[in-house]
Amino acid sequence: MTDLIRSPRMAGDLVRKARKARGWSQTELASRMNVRQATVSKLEAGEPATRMEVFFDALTALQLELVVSKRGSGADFASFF
Amino acid sequence: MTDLIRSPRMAGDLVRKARKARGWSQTELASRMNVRQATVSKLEAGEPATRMEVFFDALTALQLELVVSKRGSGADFASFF
DNA sequence: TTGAAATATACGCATTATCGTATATATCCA
DNA sequence: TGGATATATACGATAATGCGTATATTTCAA
Repeated sequence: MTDLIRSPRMAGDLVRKARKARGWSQTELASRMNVRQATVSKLEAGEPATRMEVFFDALTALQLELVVSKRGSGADFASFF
Repeated sequence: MTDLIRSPRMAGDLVRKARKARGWSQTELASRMNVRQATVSKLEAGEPATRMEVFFDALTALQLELVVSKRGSGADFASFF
């Protein structure tokens, strides 16, 4: 398992996994992001039209960041969740 | 310089840098993403309300992907552009 | 199994992206 | 410096977000 993201769907899965790893409910994460629980729900569902801002606010709340990598570089980073 | 992303603004900068590294115009990238040149322009400008889908379509066209990292993990990957 | 907590949806509203089509600017090279 | 290429903006139309407020549903533990 790697924490590699290539689509809104994968982004949603990652957010959900990280949120649960912290024992937070969607409501808890939503309040830290200053958005509604419903917004977190859609983000995690991988809604493609989600605003980038929402995604990055989630990463910030979860203390995560993204590193760009060449696709297929084989750089398989193991999950830290 | 690291290719680390924490916001729509940084995402836009990254896309622009990667696009230029390939010698593509916004129009060229846009056609590969099936969006308008104006959409690429806004994405690169860091418009926070840009759809996540647009961002990921750009990464795909640019053959890039994202790796999640703990913020401040000091994992400073050098830019490959 | 039951009941609470968590998550998915819903409705009206305001806002804004993106589209299609165009054009004003800005950038860069011959 | 002139011209071509590239990028930023514009306008009306359409569509979908996220908000506030609520409520179905699903999940899970006592």
